[in-house]
Amino acid sequence: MKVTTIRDVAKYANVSAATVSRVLNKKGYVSKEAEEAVVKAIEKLNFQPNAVARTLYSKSSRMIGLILPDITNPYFPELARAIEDVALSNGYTVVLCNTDDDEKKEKQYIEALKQKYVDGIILVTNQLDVTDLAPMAVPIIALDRILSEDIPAVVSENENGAIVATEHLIDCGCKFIAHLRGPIGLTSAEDRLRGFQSVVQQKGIANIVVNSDFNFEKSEEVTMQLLKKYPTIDGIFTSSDITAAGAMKAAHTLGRTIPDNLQIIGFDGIPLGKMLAPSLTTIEQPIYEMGALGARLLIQQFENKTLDTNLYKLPTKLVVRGTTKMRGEKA
Amino acid sequence: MKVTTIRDVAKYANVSAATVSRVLNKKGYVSKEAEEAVVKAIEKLNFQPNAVARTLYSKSSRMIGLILPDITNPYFPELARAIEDVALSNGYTVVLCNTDDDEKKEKQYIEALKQKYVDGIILVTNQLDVTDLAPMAVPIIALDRILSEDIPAVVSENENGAIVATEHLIDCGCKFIAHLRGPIGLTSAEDRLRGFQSVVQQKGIANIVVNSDFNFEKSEEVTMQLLKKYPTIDGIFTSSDITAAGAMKAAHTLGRTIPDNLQIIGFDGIPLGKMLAPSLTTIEQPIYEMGALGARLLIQQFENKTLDTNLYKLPTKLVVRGTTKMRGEKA
DNA sequence: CTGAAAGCGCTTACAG
DNA sequence: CTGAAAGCGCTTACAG
Repeated sequence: MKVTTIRDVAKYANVSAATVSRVLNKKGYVSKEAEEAVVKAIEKLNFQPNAVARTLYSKSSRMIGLILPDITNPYFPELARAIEDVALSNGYTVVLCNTDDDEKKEKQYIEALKQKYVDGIILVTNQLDVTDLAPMAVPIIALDRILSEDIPAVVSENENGAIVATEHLIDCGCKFIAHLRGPIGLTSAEDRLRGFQSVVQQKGIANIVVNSDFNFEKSEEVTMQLLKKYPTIDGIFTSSDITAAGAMKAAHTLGRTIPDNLQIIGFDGIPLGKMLAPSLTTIEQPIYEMGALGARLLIQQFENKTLDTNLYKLPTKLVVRGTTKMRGEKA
Repeated sequence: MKVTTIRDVAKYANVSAATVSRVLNKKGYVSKEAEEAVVKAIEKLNFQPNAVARTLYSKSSRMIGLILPDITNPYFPELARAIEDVALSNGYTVVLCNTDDDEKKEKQYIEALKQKYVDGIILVTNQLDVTDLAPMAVPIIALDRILSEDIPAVVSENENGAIVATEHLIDCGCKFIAHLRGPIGLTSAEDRLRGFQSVVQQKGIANIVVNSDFNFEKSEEVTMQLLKKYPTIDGIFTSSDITAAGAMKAAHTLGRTIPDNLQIIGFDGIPLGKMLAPSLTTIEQPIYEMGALGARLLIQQFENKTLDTNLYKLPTKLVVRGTTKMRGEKA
């Protein structure tokens, strides 16, 4: 289990460790001969520089911390994947941290990551006190949810997406629309609610708002109650695709046919939507792009490039599929 | 950005760095007075020991590498979550690595992880040459897919689960059963196929096997062809729940009602199954337990405990829901 | 019980 | 162009 070190290479190549280090980092002057000898020695001894030693000196671990509520929530895997792809192609590695939106876990992880000299953190949370982040010294990017004006954030056009969704239901003939809103206090959920309300109010459409917490079971139950109590509801805009799946399940149980008798539009654009029958009309967020952009912005900060702005709002897109009546750009 | 070090603490407490280190690690003798002084100093200076320096000396980073094909595949998030939970509660942190089953990426990651002194690796792959792993020095656990006899693996009872699935379809009255098999060469897919074949052959049931690669779109297409060509197929056993969703979609498009006209059973037990309408009858793997066990076994190896065996096979469970006709233990 | 010293494996001013 | 030295922040034999 003896690992070869830079000194072994130096000895083999008849130079000093400093010289080996210089060729390793392509930094500083090294003569052709020395370089060749070192390269040969590295190959011969199958030398791999020790990343930890480098980190100790450089204070950069080339690791990114990814802190999110729960990777099991189908919105996050794609985000994580995007981040990891960008990280990999830039020589970074990502540490996965699930918090269940528990502030204690969030803080614990941030401490642990700092101790490990992560170069930066990508954070999906809403309840973290910004004061804890300020003295962090390590760059942070907020994803999906805005934390504060000081922290760069990548989100999607939640309010506008909600407007488009609501107008789509109206265009499809809905007269009484329910909105299953997401968790209270979550900026993205609030924005979607605001978008919904602005349209129904402006157009004078009968409507009702209930909470479903982005949760399948809860959404199924809530929809059940809702449709029993207000049988004339003919359109539902849910704040997530998971929620939409719950609503569809309830409608199915109650024998309401979709989209003839009840139309539904979701929000997110996760793969689930395509797998439902009928497939789900939804407002698609550019999830992968959001993750990739977040990672790129973080890496830009490592390189001390200043960002253009602290708020990146990516456009959403209406994807019409089978749960609403109108034909759209996608099947 | 001046971080306080062990020497700052030592100076403040009027002791040596060695003494501080001893109280930090609760190791070696320290007088009551010294200990108190150090504890006070640590608090006062808000000292956090530098994990990287510790790692350099101890050669243990308290990190676990998790190498898997694609976190975007809904089977993996739950596995990853379980691993992270166990890691967290044992003071470990997990590095996420997506490989797309690309051998080059796998090797690249393994090298990178070694350089970072990860304590161990949890690996979901089938194509990796074991010879590359042998000289690793770091403990490995294979998950979901068996790699070799030398590497401890945690899998589920794939063959038995497939037997139960097939028998269930027969019990429900199916006379002509199709099996949408998973990728060729994947041990778990092969085992499921074997289980299917043993039952249909033994019971003399008409059957057909086609490949669907655990892929939704491919499954939908394949099922479409299949049902058109063999309209008398009345049962489908798919090798994954995603595949089942594809089959259901095709059936829906063709106007075949489930379960009256066509029965379907999946494999995996991912949350998707509950969201489909009708909800999917499936063979549930204990995904979370598999991940948790894998992580626990890995940590056991760090502590130099030898494992009881190199193959942990966890039981699967038939969960009867709405895509087959028989009433089961779950709704 | 405690401190000085050496070392984990690398990097980078500093002299030459 | 190159090497000796100091240092990144910790830990642990070794003396005392």
